[in-house]
Amino acid sequence: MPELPEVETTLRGIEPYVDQQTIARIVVRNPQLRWPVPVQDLRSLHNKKVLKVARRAKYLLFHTDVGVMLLHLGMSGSLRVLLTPQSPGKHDHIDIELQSGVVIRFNDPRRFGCCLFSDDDIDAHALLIKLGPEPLSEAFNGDFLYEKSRGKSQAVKNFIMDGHVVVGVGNIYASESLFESGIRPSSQAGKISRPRYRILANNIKQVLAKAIRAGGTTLNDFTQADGKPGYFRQELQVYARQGEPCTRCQSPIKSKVIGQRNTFYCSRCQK
DNA sequence: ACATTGACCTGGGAGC
DNA sequence: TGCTCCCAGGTCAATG
Repeated sequence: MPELPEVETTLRGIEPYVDQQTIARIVVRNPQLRWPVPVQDLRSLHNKKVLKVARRAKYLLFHTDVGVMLLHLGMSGSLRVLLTPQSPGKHDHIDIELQSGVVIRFNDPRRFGCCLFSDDDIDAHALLIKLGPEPLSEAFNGDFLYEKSRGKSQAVKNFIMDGHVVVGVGNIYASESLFESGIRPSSQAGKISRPRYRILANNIKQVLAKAIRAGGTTLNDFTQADGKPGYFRQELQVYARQGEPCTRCQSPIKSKVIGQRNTFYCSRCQK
């Protein structure tokens, strides 16, 4: 579920309650996420101050002076800020209890998310070291995409969804960015021109930035940290709109499976 | 090196 | 009502 805008929205929602706050304890009710939760390691965070909470790709990073807790929301995860005690529900796997009394609660029905700990250089972590640039950074631009794509035969949609190319672009925003750019998702990445990649890079930035401003996209169960949905769904131009008229040319939006993921596009506007 | 496929897991909706 | 099947925001590991 969560792509970059949803994770960024989550970060902004929890930051005021977490930054510079001391962790009282971390309660793990179900350690069986994508990888086993290192319960013992997390104990070392008890009574430690969160020096900074940040985002890298779709990972949330809780920095302390003894190590970093990494949290990934997977497909169905979310964090909630609880200002008053609430009894945990079925998929409330982890609570980060702060000394202030606030609880950050991790819920993840499908358990594709993960919670890990690192006391090494976090930038060198195996899950982070090979990742591509942040899409909203200056390092990510059309020239970068152009150079990186030479010789690649895969569909451009798969190319921009590859975290080793650029992070944060998931299934929703890949379709949306390609629509805004007039590029057919199935086009071979290696055959797209430099000018078109410049357009695409700019549109990825704009779509993501706009989605962050809207608090992300709620399709089913994504919620911001305060429990509210994201409001970008009403801004979607093609995602999940198959059969509906294109907002630009009125021809019906098509859907097609590319790389095992459903993909949405306008066959008239996107060549 | 590159590209595709399978795997992980639960819940909700469609169809019978 | 209840069963079966299909689908869903991610991404790593295994396979050609």
